[in-house]
Amino acid sequence: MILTPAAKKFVLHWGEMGQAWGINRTMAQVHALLFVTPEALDAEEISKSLDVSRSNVSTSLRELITWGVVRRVHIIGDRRDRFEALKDVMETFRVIMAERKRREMDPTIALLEHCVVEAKLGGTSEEYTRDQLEKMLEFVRMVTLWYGHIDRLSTSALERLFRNGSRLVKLFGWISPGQDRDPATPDDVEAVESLQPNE
Amino acid sequence: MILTPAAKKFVLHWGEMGQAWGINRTMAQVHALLFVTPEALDAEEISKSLDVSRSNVSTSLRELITWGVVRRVHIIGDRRDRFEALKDVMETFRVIMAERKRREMDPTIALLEHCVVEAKLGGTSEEYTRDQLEKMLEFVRMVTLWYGHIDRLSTSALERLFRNGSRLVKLFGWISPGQDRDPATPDDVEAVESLQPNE
DNA sequence: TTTACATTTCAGTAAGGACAGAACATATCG
DNA sequence: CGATATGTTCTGTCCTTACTGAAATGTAAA
Repeated sequence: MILTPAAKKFVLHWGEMGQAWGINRTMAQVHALLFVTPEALDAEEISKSLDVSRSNVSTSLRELITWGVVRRVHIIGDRRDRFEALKDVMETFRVIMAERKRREMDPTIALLEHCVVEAKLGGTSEEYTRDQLEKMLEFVRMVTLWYGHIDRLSTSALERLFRNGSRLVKLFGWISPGQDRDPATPDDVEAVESLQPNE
Repeated sequence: MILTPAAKKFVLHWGEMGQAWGINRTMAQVHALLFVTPEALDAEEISKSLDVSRSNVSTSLRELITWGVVRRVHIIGDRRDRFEALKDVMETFRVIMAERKRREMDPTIALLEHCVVEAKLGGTSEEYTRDQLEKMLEFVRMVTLWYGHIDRLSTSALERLFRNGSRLVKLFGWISPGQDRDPATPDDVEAVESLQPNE
């Protein structure tokens, strides 16, 4: 079980990336390894490939399975558990988004709601703070709501959305709401009609 | 300089959130504090409020300024530097996105390009790995390109985009490209015409 | 220029998290 | 029932990073 140079570089980089996003390095490396490997690997192989302890691999795998980006697979006639990553990038992305929403956005909304209520008790002295907290709350709610809609889209629909950034600009990019430009000019309709898979 | 309970809770939570996103706790706390405080604060006040050392505050402020979410302000007749955060949430969000793109997406694209080239040298044995890396690269490129478009939008336009998630579903949510549903049915046009600030 | 105040940098320390190895648990087969 | 293989959990250690306090640097008034 020796990694090719390309795989090795990717695994290392993914580990760094993980850290920048608050994810344990080994965990990110295990994920990267499984992502680029055609067959499901057992813990021993992962341990050897990344040169980390079995226990560390075990913990990382548990976490990755909890996140939903890795799953356990069994091969008949082999007692060992094997593991494989979600192989579809967009799907992986979605799963991670869903999990982060659940873990971070939802509790943040709850906390902000609490803080806003509490800040109201303070009267005028806390007015500014309350306003800011309310704005933040509104923003997080807005993003969460948006996410809720986007999450309903199929992978292919999501891809269309991503590939049509320029159309989004046309659709939403008039200067000031209702003042500068009509939202439904022929241009916009054309933009919708010409939705294409490429930029 | 004593924090209200609401501000305190927010600051602490923001610190935790920061960690989950790979941001130093103190740094996130300083940002949270400045965000909910009406006036610009000097380093001493921040240090006292958060109960961390002056030097730690200094470092955190430097970082926050580098990120572009905090700026130095001067008050005539006072030698002390004071600091205030961007007060607009959406603007703050944009600045952070831009910085993360620069720091993480761009280098990731560069690395993936390199890896793909290298994996091609491996011939058929690395075929699968190369495919996966290519898919990942394509995804990151797609998101980056999309971001590039979205970033051109004004704050108000961005807000419209976020508040119209359901329209996006209508616009992009047909099942399979070109097969299941025409992209520009009357429904879609209506969806564009009725863009509204609220869900 | 000196003094007082502010800020930054730096070196050592402390805290937290990652990690290895051992112990434990479970399961399969002789 | 051992014996062997596999998987998990736990404990202590190590490493990284955050952090402090002190020293150095900078700056503005006296």
